[in-house]
Amino acid sequence: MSAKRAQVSPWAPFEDRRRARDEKKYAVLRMAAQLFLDVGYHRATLNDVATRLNITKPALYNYFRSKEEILEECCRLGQQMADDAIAEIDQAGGDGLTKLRKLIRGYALLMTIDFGMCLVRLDDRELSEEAYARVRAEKRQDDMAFRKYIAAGIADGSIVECDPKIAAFVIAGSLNWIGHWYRDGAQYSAQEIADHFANLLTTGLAAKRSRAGKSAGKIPAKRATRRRRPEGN
Amino acid sequence: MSAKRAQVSPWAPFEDRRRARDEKKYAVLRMAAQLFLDVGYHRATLNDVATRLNITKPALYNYFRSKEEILEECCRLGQQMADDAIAEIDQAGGDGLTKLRKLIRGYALLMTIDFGMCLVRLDDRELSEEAYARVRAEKRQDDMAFRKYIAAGIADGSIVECDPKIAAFVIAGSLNWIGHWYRDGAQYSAQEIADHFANLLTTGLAAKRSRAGKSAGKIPAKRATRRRRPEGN
DNA sequence: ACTTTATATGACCGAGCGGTAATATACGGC
DNA sequence: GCCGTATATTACCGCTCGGTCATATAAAGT
Repeated sequence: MSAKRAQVSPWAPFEDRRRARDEKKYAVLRMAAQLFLDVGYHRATLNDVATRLNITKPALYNYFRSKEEILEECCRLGQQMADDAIAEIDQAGGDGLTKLRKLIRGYALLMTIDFGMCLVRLDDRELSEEAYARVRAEKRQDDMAFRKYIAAGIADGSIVECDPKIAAFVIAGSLNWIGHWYRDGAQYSAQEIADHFANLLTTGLAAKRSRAGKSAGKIPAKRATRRRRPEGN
Repeated sequence: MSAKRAQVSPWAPFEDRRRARDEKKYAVLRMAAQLFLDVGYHRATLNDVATRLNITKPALYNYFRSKEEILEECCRLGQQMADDAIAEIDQAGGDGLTKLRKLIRGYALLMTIDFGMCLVRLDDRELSEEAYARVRAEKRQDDMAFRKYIAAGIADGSIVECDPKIAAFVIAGSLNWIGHWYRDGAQYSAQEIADHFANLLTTGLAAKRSRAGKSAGKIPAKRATRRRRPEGN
């Protein structure tokens, strides 16, 4: 097997080494996140995490300084995905409702993966002062994105008059809760959930004068789709 | 001062004694719930709870057998209020939408008080096997109440066609999240929140028959997603 | 006055777990 | 072949915190 490794990257042992390290670090995070979610942060011991990775506890300290740092990294990874989604939506343009729908879909999908769930199911307050402040600030930015799109939608007429703050709480709340009940391989797929939520949460907010007008742009016209038979299920 | 106590209940020392005990027990629960929510279940020590009540830790064991039992009682009290609300709604009658609105308001209000917050912010899994099963069964009943009212509303025409299960997740989710952000004395009062949520969450579900025909989105559009992943990642 | 019962306390135990120290092993660079 | 570095292990420390024991005090019943 040493022959194989040499074959894979004989000219970049340095980079290879660093990449291997990053991969291991990531593997730790994946396993930790899974375990944190599975049994709770406190009940998930570093021994558990290490054992499931076929190593021992002290080995973890080659990659992280503390259990809390692992938690922070898990949150950071989830948060990064949320940030990316928001940045992409901002870049694409469109009216408020369109942006809001995209954000709902993206956020719903995030809530179906481990790192996303970490954001809503693990307790911030386990973090150090600084890490806590950082994570909370980022979460606040997510909330602000919802409010921003809603406010924009009200301004451009794609969303009915309402209090953006409350509306954002309603939407973000129902999305966050996905992280508490979603199970992989259960009745609904992540995509189905994202679609359903985007529909349910915006049909109450969308201005109903769309009929022939501008209507919602890009999103694969749900209004047009006539109930297709949901195969399986 | 001893004269005063004698004055309060000299003829019912027996009952008085028992009531005093219940009051103390309740005081412990209130303080514990507050502390659990404030700093988290694990960081809240029984010493903290006791000290804030001007007693010491072992004294708590006159009223509870364990920390976990205190947690369970907190959940039970919150759950009781939810059950009462549902029972009252069931008794009053009305169409599905009316019942749903009542439940939304009641549940929103529950999420603004400590015992209600305990239901959504404290981790079930700290409980013993039996207590866990009991609490989860009760929570499931709450969820079923949402589905039941939604299904009834669809049947009687007061709510648009949609998947009751998903709709219940949306509504219950956004309500549960109130317990995570509501702060006493902040911008919105509990009543205002309850009203706003009832409006926002039902205007998207209420049949818009007053307008021309049935407008609001037929929800599903379950676009059959390719590849539902049956196995874990 | 004496007993019983409820309630409270100080002192202590012991399990669990995050984190550390000393040490062994594999590997790339020279 | 030799050294430096990264990575891993075994053994162990120490603190926190839930829970218990023996005991004290006060009130109720007789």
